[in-house]
Amino acid sequence: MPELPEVETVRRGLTQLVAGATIDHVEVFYPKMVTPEPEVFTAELIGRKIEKIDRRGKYLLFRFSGNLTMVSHLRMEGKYDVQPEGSPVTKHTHVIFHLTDERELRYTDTRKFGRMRLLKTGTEAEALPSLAKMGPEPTADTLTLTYMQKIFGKSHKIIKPFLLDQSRIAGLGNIYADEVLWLAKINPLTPVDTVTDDQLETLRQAIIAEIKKAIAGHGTTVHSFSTAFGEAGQFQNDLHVYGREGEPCERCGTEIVKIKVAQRGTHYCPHCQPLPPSAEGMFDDD
DNA sequence: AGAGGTGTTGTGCC
DNA sequence: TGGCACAACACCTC
Repeated sequence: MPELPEVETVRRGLTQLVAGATIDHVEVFYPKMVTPEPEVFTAELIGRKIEKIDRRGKYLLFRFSGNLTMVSHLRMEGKYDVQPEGSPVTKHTHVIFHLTDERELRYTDTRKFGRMRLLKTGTEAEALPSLAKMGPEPTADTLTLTYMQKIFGKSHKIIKPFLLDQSRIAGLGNIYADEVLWLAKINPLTPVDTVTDDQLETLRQAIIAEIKKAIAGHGTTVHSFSTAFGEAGQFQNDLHVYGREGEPCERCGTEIVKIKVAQRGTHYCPHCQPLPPSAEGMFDDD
């Protein structure tokens, strides 16, 4: 579930808690979670200092001394937290980084989807295909209108899955994709090459503002997200359509509907977000 | 109480 | 190649 704002919230929390700390040793309880294999993974980390923690899209990049980076993706339900050494663990704790100061950095993930990968900083890590191909971060400086026009101009894809494609824009997931489409009054089934320049600039500003606001609110807690301090985010209180099917649209009062678009639950207002005339009749949604 | 929904990335297929 | 379906997995709801 963690999208960019949640991952950034985790990054900031972990920076406060463990930047500067040194690894004493590491335990891996679920071998598939780490690359290379646990014997090598754990041996590599002994004695390394966590120099800083970066983020790219939804990936966390732990920078260790000796030019080593751990690329970590939380996928659906991955969590990091920091506890005193020896405090009780749950059955979903899969990796424990024992620090030299009698604390433990723990990775917990009920669905075991998350992955962490140890790579050389600056060469291997940045060359990881998912990182190398990632689109610009959704900030005003990096997500320019010119770039948006370029990627939207020639694709016949529909906009919802387009926004979820990390190689086009980094960091949007299912929740924020629905939210920004509602903010920009664009139907999720709209072919991207039919989006007008005005709509595109509205959408761009919605993406930038929404991500910024969600980071300020420490992310959205649906299901199970929590910050590195174990606290819930606040942004779920600011959602306009996600999880609100059957409720009135805040702008016009029409019932929010939920449909499936490219296998994903998709929430929108049929009145505020009409299909453009050019796309009518192309879809038989049910 | 078993089936289906949940979301993200990587894969495998055509 | 690019676009799409699905696997990876566990938990919750109906």
